[in-house]
Amino acid sequence: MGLRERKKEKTRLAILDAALDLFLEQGYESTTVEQIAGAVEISPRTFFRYFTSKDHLVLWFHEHGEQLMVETLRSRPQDEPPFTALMHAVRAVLSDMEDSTEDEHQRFLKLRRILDENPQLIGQSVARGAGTERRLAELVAARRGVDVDTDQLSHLIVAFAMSAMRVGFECPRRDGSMPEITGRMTETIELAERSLRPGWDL
Amino acid sequence: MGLRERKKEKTRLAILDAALDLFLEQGYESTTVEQIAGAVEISPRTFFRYFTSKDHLVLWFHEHGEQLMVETLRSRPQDEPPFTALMHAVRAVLSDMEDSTEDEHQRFLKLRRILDENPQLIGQSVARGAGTERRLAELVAARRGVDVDTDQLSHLIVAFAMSAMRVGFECPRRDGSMPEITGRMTETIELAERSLRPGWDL
DNA sequence: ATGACTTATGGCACACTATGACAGAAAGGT
DNA sequence: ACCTTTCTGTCATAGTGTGCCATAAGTCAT
Repeated sequence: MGLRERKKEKTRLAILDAALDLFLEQGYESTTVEQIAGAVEISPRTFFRYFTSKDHLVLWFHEHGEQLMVETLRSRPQDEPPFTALMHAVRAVLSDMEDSTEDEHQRFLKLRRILDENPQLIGQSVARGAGTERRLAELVAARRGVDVDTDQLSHLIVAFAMSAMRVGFECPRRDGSMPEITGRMTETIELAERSLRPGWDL
Repeated sequence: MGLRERKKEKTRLAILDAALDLFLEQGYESTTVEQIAGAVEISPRTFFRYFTSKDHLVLWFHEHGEQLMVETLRSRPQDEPPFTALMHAVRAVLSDMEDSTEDEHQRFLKLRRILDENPQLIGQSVARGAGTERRLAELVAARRGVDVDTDQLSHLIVAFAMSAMRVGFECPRRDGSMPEITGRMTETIELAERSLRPGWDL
């Protein structure tokens, strides 16, 4: 990796960390892009070259997770029931979180506190992820051999899976360390699986 | 109702209709508040007194529906299982739609086409409705006699119910008349009810 | 009707997010 | 050193959204 790319990544993380801290200090809404840019000594214009919007700062995580879910779903055996496959995809996101560095964990914990204080941001992630959900529904419909445009169950399967993931993510109990949180998210996933009638997603 | 209030309601609907038509003609993003205000001959400043934001134009419907859900959930017998009560609340929203005027139906159909072309707006409604979902979760937790801050199932029940409603709302098959659509939404609700294990929400 | 009171409106200034265009700085390869 | 590619800052601009104040319109007395 060249100096250029290393510097870029460093700047990206500097922006992210400065922003997360400012959001925690003075709130998401009352923090301006100008302040964030000032804190890392770049111009506001440059900020928008690293993050397409202010939202993007807190949504990069969901974006990454959703992408990972699509990839995992694609790689699961085609004869696996769709909801089961989706739950594996959710678990893949969890594993990815557990395997990341300590710095990433800290960012994640900060992020959770910010999302906790700004619930509308969680919805924003749904807004951003509309395309991803559509793609997941297409993959599920393909597995079930139905047309994604007319089959409601395919959409419902994806919607339930994403609900489980979101509830797990918000998971009550805002404080706590990383293993506590992932453990709790696993519980939520299992709870969702237990709640559904066996074979409902065939 | 005085002249003042009647005039206000008339202006409100004029703005709404002009906006929906402009959105359909030239897209949501490329329509500006200035254009909408111009079409109904009011100042942009006045527009923001009728609708708090541009989003609000397409989200007023969800807002109304969610408020109705909260009210309905409150009025259902306390010993009814929470998910059943929530499904009654969803049906209440459907009935409310069916009972509204022909003009309202037309607005709803236009709105659906706009949301269909701008999926991110559906997510926006989730963002806006974050507070409502929280309130619903509190009501469900109260029914179940648990603490909303620590009980995951209460959140999952609400999330599943809202998922069912959203899937029904987007319901594949974008064309179609009002009774076709509400019929299809009813199907979705029943599908969701069948998918869950009896007694899962106790 | 006239006047007093309340509320709606328009115009103005302003803050913030976001994007396009262009020039100059930094990094890479030769 | 040279040239190319990429990144950065500055400037200009569009669009959303809000506070403030003067004015216009609706409301309600007498």
